[in-house]
Amino acid sequence: MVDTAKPMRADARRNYERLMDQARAAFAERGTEASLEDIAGAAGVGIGTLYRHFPTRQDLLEALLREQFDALAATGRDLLDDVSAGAALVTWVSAFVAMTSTYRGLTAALTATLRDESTTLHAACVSMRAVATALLERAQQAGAVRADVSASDFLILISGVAWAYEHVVEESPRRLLDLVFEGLVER
Amino acid sequence: MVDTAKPMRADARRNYERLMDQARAAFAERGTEASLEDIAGAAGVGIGTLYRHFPTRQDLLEALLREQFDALAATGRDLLDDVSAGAALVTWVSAFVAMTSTYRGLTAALTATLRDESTTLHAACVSMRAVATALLERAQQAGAVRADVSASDFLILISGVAWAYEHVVEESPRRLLDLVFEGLVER
DNA sequence: CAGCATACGGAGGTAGGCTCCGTTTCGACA
DNA sequence: TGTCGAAACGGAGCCTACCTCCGTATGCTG
Repeated sequence: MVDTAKPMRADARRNYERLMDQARAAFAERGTEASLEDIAGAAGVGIGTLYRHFPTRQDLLEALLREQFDALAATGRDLLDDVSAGAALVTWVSAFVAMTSTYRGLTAALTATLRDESTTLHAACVSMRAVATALLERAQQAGAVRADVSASDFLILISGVAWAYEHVVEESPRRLLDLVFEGLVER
Repeated sequence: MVDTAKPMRADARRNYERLMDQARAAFAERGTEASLEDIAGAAGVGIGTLYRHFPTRQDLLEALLREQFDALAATGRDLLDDVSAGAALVTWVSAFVAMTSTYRGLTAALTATLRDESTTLHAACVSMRAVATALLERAQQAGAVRADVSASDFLILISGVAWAYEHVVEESPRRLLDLVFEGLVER
């Protein structure tokens, strides 16, 4: 993470931004497993420079997605005030699924970090889990979601949906999310 | 695939079986990305021998899982005669999720082959898709599943659930599947 | 402008994937 | 039972990507 307390040297700042730009493009095109050596090369820096700025692939992903993570958490907090607790939950899940489809492989990368507290992505995941849990409980209290659904099961389900959505042709996740919330059985 | 029309040489047969045994163990322990060189080494053969028997990782996976794929397709065909079309679908989906959790990473590997007709796993996936579609349509005709659910959406959803289930602690997928079929919203 | 701390970068080592071709083995036939 | 040819073997070699380390370069402060 950029230490805002101490300004970066100009060359370090320039290389950092170049790496971010090229990483964004590479992950968009080839997914989260894009070659770090290719990214460094495209940015015109050495692999050692990439590793100094981003010690792991996940650090790079977290740096790219911090704004989106923060936005998602803020969206979630705002939605806690929504009068319709059920609609609020659906809105947040839609935003979550949209976010995880930013790059192919992102859902798996996020899921992998849930068990590893040392990663920078872990903190982001924990934060999102907290927001999701609060929204779920609120929807349950409002009677919009079944009371017997645990936060764990809920997060597993939407992770699965998010993963599946990465693999479909570009289209709205609306139908998929409708299936998730309304279920498959005829009412 | 083993050419049953022409019997294998004894040494080829022996090495084939050894590779299958070691691959099964390696994939069970480390998932579908286990090192092929490790598998060949554990089998006591050269890497070239592994590649001659199984030109790709997916060929090896398909060889290991053919029996389970065939069993799943047979189960699906049998279930087409089940009086309860809804229960039949649930039973088949349970079996599918159990099968895809044979090895970590299997759901992603299967999903990846859907777009590549040249792979041996593709044929297996197409076959399963056909069975699943038949079971779904039957359940829809019986009024057990919503008529507006396409086979595509259905398969995407259960793939997502299968992927998510790979990442949870060993337990029955029953609660997760209940959520999928009954939905999250309170009835 | 000098000096020191910071940043750089790529060689080198590792691991795993994959091919190719010299060597070995199996099995059919005489 | 021995020979011979086709089938099978196997590992060196090349490639890619990861990652570290240390000699070199640069920025910025005094």
